[in-house]
Amino acid sequence: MPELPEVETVRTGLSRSWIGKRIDGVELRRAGLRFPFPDGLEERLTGQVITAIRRRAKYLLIDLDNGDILLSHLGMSGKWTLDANDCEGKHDHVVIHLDDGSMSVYNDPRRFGVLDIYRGDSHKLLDHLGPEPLEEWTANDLFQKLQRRKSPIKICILDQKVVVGVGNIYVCEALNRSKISPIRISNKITLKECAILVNEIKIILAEAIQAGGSTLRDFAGVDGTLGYFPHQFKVYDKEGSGCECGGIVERLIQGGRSTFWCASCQK
DNA sequence: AGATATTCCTGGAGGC
DNA sequence: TGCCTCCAGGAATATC
Repeated sequence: MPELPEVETVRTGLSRSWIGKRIDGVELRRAGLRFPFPDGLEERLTGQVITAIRRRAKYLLIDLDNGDILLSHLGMSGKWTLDANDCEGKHDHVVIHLDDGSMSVYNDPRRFGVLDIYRGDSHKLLDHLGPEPLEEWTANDLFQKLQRRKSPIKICILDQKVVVGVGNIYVCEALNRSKISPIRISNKITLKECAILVNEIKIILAEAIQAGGSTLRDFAGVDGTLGYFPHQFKVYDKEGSGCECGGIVERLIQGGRSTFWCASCQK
């Protein structure tokens, strides 16, 4: 379940391995993932040199020297394996051969991932996205957006139009650190509370990226796989265990997905 | 426009 | 041991 920090860690790992390399060949093992692969994807990639790798929300944007951009989203279970020894795994869907003789393999059991190629500054999946939490995002921006919203704050933070990259795990953790209840109605959240929440989200994402960066070498060294890495969480998946405040972590369902929180300290 | 339900998919866990 | 059911989750999509 990669969230923004994991995707950022993958970006770093892919950058080290891919930038400056030429794609010598591409194998597509099926017609698509979440969406069909675009026509001629192999031909459009073959022969191109990778010049940069950027991230927007949870999308990886891989710049090619002819101006095309390869877009990769890991969905729920996508992983890139660099310097792969084998590409015959059950869910090995895409193989990229680089000019140093190495293979990079995309494996994705649940196939919620996306692989697309485009050119220019507009893509259907990117155009409606909200602010990057670690860049231009401010308490004021969040507060303004929440004024029109009557759904619970937890649901709004997961909405990619409000802010991108914050998934189910980090929204639970950030709300706990902020002492804000996940069931609070969004337009009742004060500007001061927005400031606390924005700050905690920035901190927790930055911490996770740092943790990812520090474990990347070991992580990528074991099997060359770039996906996500283990964390210590305070509330996520901790139903029934103790919160730091002395309360008990509870679980509830919001919008069809689990929320973990402490009713004693989150108000 | 915003809120809500549905959809995609497989592996893993729990029940019997 | 094996089968069944349920659940996890990002985000597009449809519907109200």
